[in-house]
Amino acid sequence: MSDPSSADRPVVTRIAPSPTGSLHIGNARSALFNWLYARHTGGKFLIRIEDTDRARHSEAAVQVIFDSLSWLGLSPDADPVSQFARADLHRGVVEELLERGWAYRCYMTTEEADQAKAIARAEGHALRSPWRDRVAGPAQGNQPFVVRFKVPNEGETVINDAVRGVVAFPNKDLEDLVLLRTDGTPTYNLAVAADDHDMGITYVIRGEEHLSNGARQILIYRAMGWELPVYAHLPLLVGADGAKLSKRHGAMTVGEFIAAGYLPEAVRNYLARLGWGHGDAEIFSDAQAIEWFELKDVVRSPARLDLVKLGHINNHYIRVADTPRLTALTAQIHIERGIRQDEAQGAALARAIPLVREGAKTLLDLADLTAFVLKKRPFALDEKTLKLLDAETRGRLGRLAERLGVETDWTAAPLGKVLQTFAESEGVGLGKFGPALRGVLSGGAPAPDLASAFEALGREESFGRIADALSQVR
RNA sequence: GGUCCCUUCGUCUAUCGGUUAGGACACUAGAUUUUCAUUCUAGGAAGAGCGGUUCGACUCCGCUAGGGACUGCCA
Repeated sequence: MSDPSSADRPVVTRIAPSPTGSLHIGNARSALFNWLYARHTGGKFLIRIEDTDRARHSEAAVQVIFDSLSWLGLSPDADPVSQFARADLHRGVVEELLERGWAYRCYMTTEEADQAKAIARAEGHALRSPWRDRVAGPAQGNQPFVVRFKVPNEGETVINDAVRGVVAFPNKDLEDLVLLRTDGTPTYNLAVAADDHDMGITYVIRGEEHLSNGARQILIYRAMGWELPVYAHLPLLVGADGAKLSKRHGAMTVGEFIAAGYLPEAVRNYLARLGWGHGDAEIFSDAQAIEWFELKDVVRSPARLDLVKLGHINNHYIRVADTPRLTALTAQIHIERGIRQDEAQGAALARAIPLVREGAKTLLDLADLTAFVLKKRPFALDEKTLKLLDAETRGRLGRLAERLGVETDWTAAPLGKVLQTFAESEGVGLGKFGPALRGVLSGGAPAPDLASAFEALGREESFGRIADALSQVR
């Protein structure tokens, strides 16, 4: 019960994703919590790639993980390590376990093991290989074997979890786990325990699906006489329907969140609120999150991903983001959509963004809302606008253009006033010619209020579009 | 099947034995309005069930129900 604990050592946390092709959003949340806790305590945050499964390994997948973490702004305090590269260390630990009598060679075939499992299950306990108390004889020769951990039959293994409190697992229900495969490669639980210890990890903060692995890993720690880290198992992230996150829930990887047009700071803020909270705080800075983040405030129940709320938070960060940054990001999306911009259009885009950002929940929205400034003159008017451009309205637009011609301050506020006074002088409401003017300026694409549309387009382009329309319809 | 975890508005959460159970997103209604949007105002919306403990339970305990994870020579 009185295991040495690393709670009083300097904090070292880690994120240990396996390179399966992308960084899952659940892993991203785990990474964020580890990062927040390390920053909060002035400790270190490390990255370890769990690539012991060579069959599934790919360099590209590893790179995706680095890119994703980098995009999220979760930079590690040391170079990432590869678990595969540390196989010698793992094997050394197994040697020692073997010597200490905590592990044994098991010569059961897969079929035999399956049978033994079924029997053990029927008897009400987990697998115990007959080889745990047998020594290989001549009959075994160079028969293949795995090395298994000798789990005690009695007692229980207790995790004192920083989030869940005391959780006890009966040892009889923990199987004699494989440490080394027949090909001599280390398995997950062994590698994790050995690496966490070797890397000096003091806080293991990860998803709840690893809670029972915690018991298995503690068994190894104890057998080796190592100081235990503090465990903190985070509530699972589930889809909108409460089921485990999967493809059908939509954007599930960091890459997909990027493509969907979310800002990293918004994703950080949103993810922080999934399974953790600080009073009523909803929108907060990284500095605040770091200052506030305590493991005791981590929630215990699973959290559902709510993209609608993420959209709201993203909208907030779009509102406060620097215009040049948003402009560059939005320009890139337009380019991806096949719309290149010349210098004048780039300037128009930069002018448009502050005027439309309030309605944008994602960068994709921002691209949609600014598409009108990128239209190349002359463009064909949509039918609705054509219909609105009757003789009376055309005359009015002509007079409006004249009126605007003397306006020197080409920004939304004064332009709005001109529009108002012009409507009054014409003795009509803005509703009389507003929709037509909107169509003329936007070409049917979404656009902000007319004064803002004028400002975004710029003086020359605005007059050009009106002139185009008036010459197009006669 | 076994082990373990979880259960407050639709969702994320606050509450840490005494509150009209708070906030945010979403939703509804109204106002504003040159589209969409924005903005403003108002509103509805929750302690899974049953037993305890207690002067008093969302809060502590137990049981039931429901959901989930694990139970690999995957991680």
